[in-house]
Amino acid sequence: MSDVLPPSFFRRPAEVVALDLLGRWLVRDVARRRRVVRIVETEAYLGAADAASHARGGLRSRRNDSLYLPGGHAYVYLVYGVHHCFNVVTGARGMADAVLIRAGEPIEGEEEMRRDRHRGGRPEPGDVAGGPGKLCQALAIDLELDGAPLSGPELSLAPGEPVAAERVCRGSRIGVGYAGEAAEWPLRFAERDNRHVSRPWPWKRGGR
DNA sequence: CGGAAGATCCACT
DNA sequence: GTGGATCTTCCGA
Repeated sequence: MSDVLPPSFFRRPAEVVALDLLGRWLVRDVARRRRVVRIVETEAYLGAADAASHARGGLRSRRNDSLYLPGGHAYVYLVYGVHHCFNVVTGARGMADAVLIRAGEPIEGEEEMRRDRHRGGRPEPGDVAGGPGKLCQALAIDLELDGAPLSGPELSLAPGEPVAAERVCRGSRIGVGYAGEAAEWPLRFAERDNRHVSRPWPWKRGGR
């Protein structure tokens, strides 16, 4: 019994991994202190065929090079020159499929996570890791972890408890309006009614 | 070589 | 609801 997800977990289609990552634990070690969040929101990106992906049309550069690693590695990049985003690479080497981790809920080390998020006022209860940039701040994830294996001492994924299918919401991805038809692909997954999810669920209208 | 846009977050109106 | 921060990359001239 291992407490780290095996490579085989990641070498599946991004869409499958994105769903299966909900409820799993993202474990980060900073200065020998453990920080853990439970993943509650993800998005799949489908490599060359996906106009929203950094690998669209087979694009490759220094920045996105680690996207082409085999499943089970980290792809970290800087957005808007300001914030980091953390992705789990999936599939086989060279496919450039990945899952963006958009939000998590604190499980362990919440105090340290809040401290690292301090810039700009005190976070609300649901605001420790409720967004891709926030999550990276909370877990002290930056470009140094770009390309790192997800089974290492610094960063790893633990089995946690997968979220049952009926508790998962699915919809289109956030912030990819430039991607044409791909912008509407239903590749965003989140745990229903979880307060840490980064944005109110569109389908929630009418429901409650 | 210059301009534009981006998988975001926060302060301000 | 709107705009600024700030850096990498892409594309057209």
